[in-house]
Amino acid sequence: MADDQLSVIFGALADPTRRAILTRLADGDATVTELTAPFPISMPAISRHLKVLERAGLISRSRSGQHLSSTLRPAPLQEATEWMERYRQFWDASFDRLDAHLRR
Amino acid sequence: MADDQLSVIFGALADPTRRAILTRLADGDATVTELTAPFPISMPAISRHLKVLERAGLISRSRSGQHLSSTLRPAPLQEATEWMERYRQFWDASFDRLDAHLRR
DNA sequence: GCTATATTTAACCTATTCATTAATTAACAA
DNA sequence: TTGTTAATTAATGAATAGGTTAAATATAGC
Repeated sequence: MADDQLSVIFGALADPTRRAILTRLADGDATVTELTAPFPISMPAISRHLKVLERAGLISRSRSGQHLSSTLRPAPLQEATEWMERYRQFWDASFDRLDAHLRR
Repeated sequence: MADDQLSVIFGALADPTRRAILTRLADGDATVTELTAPFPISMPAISRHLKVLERAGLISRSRSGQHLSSTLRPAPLQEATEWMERYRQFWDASFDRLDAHLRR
């Protein structure tokens, strides 16, 4: 994957396990152990997913004692949405027709 | 990459060349040759990128004579945006504080 | 049919992704 | 210090991504 910010964000979102982790974190912070529990994959695998999410800026992490807690940081989602919003004008079919008309 | 719809869409968007292709297509349909021109990569490489975008439903293609034209199909962007919108409530810091308060 | 243009497919290469298990580090508690 | 729990890092492996060049296919025009 390319290493520009948008590519890193979209790349992080391109995995269903990582999206599920974000969904879980929307409900509140969680430790690595807690995040591993719902999935049929190992803790090291989750640990790597968390690192990908952290690199994308989608989570932050803080240690308290033995526990390493992850917190949702949704700002990059806004950035990604803003990129896509540029195409919102095309979402509406009637706009498409108007646009086609204007091009003529 | 996983093969569920959202993963395919986000995966398609995770490459800067593919995003640039979409941006170009927002300006109007284009052939493979036209889409290849701006990039320092080969036509077969672009052809593969187009296939990825097509699989994600982000473009459709139609042949007219020798030319194979690509058309922007932004509906999947809407789907992707809708997934992210669920987190919009967290985008606003003041909401975050309210939310934190409510959790107490 | 021949030739030129447009595009895809084949064959290949390298790097990255996503998983595993085993070993290591960190923090706590007795 | 010993043992337990939490998490990461190391080593490994299979599959996928993204690029290349060369060959094949499709359409158009003569």
